[in-house]
Amino acid sequence: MNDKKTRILKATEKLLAIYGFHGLSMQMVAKEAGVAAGTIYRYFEDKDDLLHQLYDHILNHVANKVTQNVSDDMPLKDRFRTMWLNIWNMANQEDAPLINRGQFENLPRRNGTEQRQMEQKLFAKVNQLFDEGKASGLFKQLDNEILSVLSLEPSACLARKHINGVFRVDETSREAAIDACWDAITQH
Amino acid sequence: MNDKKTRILKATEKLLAIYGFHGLSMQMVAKEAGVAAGTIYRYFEDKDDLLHQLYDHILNHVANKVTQNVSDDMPLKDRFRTMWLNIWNMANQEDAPLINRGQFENLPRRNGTEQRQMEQKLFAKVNQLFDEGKASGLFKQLDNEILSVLSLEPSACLARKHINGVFRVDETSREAAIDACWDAITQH
Amino acid sequence: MNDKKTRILKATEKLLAIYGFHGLSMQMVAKEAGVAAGTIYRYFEDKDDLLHQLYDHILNHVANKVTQNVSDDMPLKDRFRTMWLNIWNMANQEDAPLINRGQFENLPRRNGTEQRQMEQKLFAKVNQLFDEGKASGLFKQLDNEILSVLSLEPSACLARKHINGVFRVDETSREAAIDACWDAITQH
Amino acid sequence: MNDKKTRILKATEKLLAIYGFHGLSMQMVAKEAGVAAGTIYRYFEDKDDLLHQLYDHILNHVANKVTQNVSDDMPLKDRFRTMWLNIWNMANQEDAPLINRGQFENLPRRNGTEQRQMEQKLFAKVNQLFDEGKASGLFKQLDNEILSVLSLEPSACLARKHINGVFRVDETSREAAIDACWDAITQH
DNA sequence: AATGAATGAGCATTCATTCAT
DNA sequence: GATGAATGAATGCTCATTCAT
Repeated sequence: MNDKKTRILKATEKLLAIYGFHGLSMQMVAKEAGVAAGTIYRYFEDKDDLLHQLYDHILNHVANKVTQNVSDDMPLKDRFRTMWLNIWNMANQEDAPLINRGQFENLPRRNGTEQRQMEQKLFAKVNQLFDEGKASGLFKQLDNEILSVLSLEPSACLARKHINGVFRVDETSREAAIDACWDAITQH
Repeated sequence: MNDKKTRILKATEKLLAIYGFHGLSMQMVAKEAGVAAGTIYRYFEDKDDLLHQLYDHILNHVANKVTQNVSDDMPLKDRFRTMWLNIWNMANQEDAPLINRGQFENLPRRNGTEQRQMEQKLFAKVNQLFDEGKASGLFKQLDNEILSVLSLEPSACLARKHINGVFRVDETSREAAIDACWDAITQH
Repeated sequence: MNDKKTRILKATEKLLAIYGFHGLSMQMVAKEAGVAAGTIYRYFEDKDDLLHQLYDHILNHVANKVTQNVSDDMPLKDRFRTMWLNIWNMANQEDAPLINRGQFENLPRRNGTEQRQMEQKLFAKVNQLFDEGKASGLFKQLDNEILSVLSLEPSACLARKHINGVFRVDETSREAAIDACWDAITQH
Repeated sequence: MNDKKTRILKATEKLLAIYGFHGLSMQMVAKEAGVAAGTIYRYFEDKDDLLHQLYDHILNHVANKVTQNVSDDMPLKDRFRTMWLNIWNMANQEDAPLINRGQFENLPRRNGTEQRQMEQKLFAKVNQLFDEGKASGLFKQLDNEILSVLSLEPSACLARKHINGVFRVDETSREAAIDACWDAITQH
C-alpha cells in the first residue's frame, strides 16, 4: 500500500540523517520501516531509485517550506525575507532531518528535463518574486538562477555552517546577512 | 617513493570525481594509480586516512589557486575580483577535478583545532581582504566567515552549476554577478 | 533451516580436522557445506562464534560418547573401563574427526561460568564415578579433575598417538594401559 | 650470522606466546628480531620452515630441562620424581614461554623418521629410566611410549591446567599426583 | 502482495614472499 | 649479506538483490 511506500521513504530519510550515505543498507531500511527486505523492491526499482524518489520527496517538502507564508500581495522585501528565513529555519527542524544539506544535496539525482521542469514548478513562487522584482526595476537584470544563488543560497549555506557548529550566527548578524543578500540582487 | 603517494592521491581524486564517494574502492584506486592494492597501505593508514589526506592535499591546492595573483598592494576591489575569478576558473581546470564541490566539501575531514588552524592559515589572504575592507569602512561589519559566504561562495556555486550544465553563465552575467557579490558585502 | 546450520558445523569440523586451525577459511567452509559464503553469517555471528559453537557441539557429542553404556548400577571398575574405551574408540570414528584432539582442545572457547557449568553437567557421570570411588575408600582422595587427568586423559593421549601413527598400541597393551590407569587412581 | 638466526627464533617464540599462532606475521617477527623481513628468508625457507625449526629448538630446550639434575646413579624413584617436577616447573618459567603447551604441541612438525630419531635421542635418559625399571621388574612390561603417557604426560597436563587457571593444584595434591603416576607404571 | 532466507560479487585490509638496490 | 618497498592473492565479512513460499 501507499502506507508502506511512505514508511520506507521516512525510514530511509531518518537512517540517512543518522548514519550517512555509507551506513545505509537496504536491510536497515527494511527493519526501520517494518517491512521485509524484498518488499522495498515492490515500490522501488533498486537502491538508486529509492534515493531518487527520496530526493523528490524531500524537494517537495523543501519547496513547501520555502514558500510557506508567502503570498503575492506581500511587498517584495517581505516575501524575500520570509523565504530567506524559511530556508534558515528548515535546518533546525526535526521533520526534515536531511536538510542539513551535505547529505541532501549529494543524494544522487536524475538529470532529465522532466526533473528540471518539476523543480521549476515547485519553486514557482521564487521565480515569481524575481520576475516581479526585475519588472519593477528594483532587481538587477540577471537570470533567476543567478539571483537565487546570490541571495538564497547564502541562507542555506550559513544555516548549514551554523548548525554544524562551524561558526555561530547571532540574530543581529542574521538580519544583517538578509540585508546583504537583498543588496546583492537590488539595483544601486 | 613520494611519487607513488602522489599517484595514489591523484588517482583517488580522479575516481572520486567520476564515481563519487561511493563506488570508490581501494582496488580501483590501486589500479588507476598503477600500484598494488597493498601498496596503498604503505602510505595511508586506511581508507579514511587516504580521504583525509586527500582533503588536505586539495585544500592546499585550492588555497593556492584562490589567492594566486593577489597582492597586498592591489586595490580591494581588484583583489576581490581576482579571487572571485580564481574560484570560478578552478572549476574549469582539469587538474582539480574535485573542486566541482559537492564531492569535495563532503570528503570526511578531521575536526581538530590543528586542522582548523591550518585552514585559517591557508586562507589568510582572504581574511586580510575582509579585515582591511572593514577597517576602511567600505565593508559591512560582519564576521569574515559570513562575508565569505555572501561574496565568494556564490562564485563556487555558480561555477559548479555552470560546469554541470544546470545553466549557462555568459561573461556579461558573470561580471554582473561579481558586482552583485561586491554589493552584498559593501556598505550602502 | 536447521539443516544448513548443521551442514556448516559438519563442514567446519571436517576441514578443521584436515587442514587445521589455520588454513580454515570461511569460503572453504561455505563450499564444503554447499552454501554461499554469506549464508554462514546468518547462523553465526562471525568466525569466532562459529568456532565457539563448534566447540560446544563437539563437546556435547564427546560427553555423550564418553558416558554411553555407563549406568549407575555397574561396578566401578566396569564403569571406568567402559568410559576409558569409549574415549579410546572415539578417535577411530569418522563422525567425530576432531577428537584426535590437539585440534579440538585448542579451539577457542568461551570462558564464562555459564560455559563451565555446562561442561560440568555434561560430564556429571564421570564426576559421579570419582565421587563414589572416593566415598567407598577405593580411590585416592584427590580432586576429580586430577583423577581425570591421571586416568582418562592417557586414554585420549594414547588413542591420538595410536591414530596418528606415532606408535602402535595392540590390544594386550591397551588392556594393560587401562589397568595402569586404574592403578593410578586406586589406593594401595 | 648465527646471531641473527637465534634472534629470529627467539622473537618467534616470544610473539607466538603472546599473540598465538594467528597473530604471528613475518613482519612482526622481523621487527621484534630487529632484522628486515627479507632477512628471515636467508635463514628459513619459508614460514613453515621457521616454525619447524622453532619446534626443534624448543624441543631441545625441553629435553634438557626435563632431564636436568637427573643422573644414572640416582634411585629410580628419585629420577622419576625429578623429571616429573622438571616438567611441572617448566610451565612456570619465563624462558620457555611456549611450553604452556597448547601452543607448542600444535606447532606444525615434520614427521620423517629423521625427526623421530632426533627426538628419541633427546629423551634418551627418559628411555633409560623406563628400561631400567622394566629390567629390574619394578615397572610394568609396556612400551616406553606408553609408560611415558601414563606417568609423565599427566605432569604436563596438570601443569598446563594449573597455569591456565582451570584449577589449582596445591603442593600436597601435587605430591599425591606424583605417587599416583608412579603407581600407574609400577607392578603391584 | 509480502516475506526473509539465500546468494555471491564486492569490499577493506593483511601478509608471505620477492627482488632491485 | 641485508634491506624493506612492493606485490597481489587471500581473508573475513557486507549487502543489494532475487525468488520460492
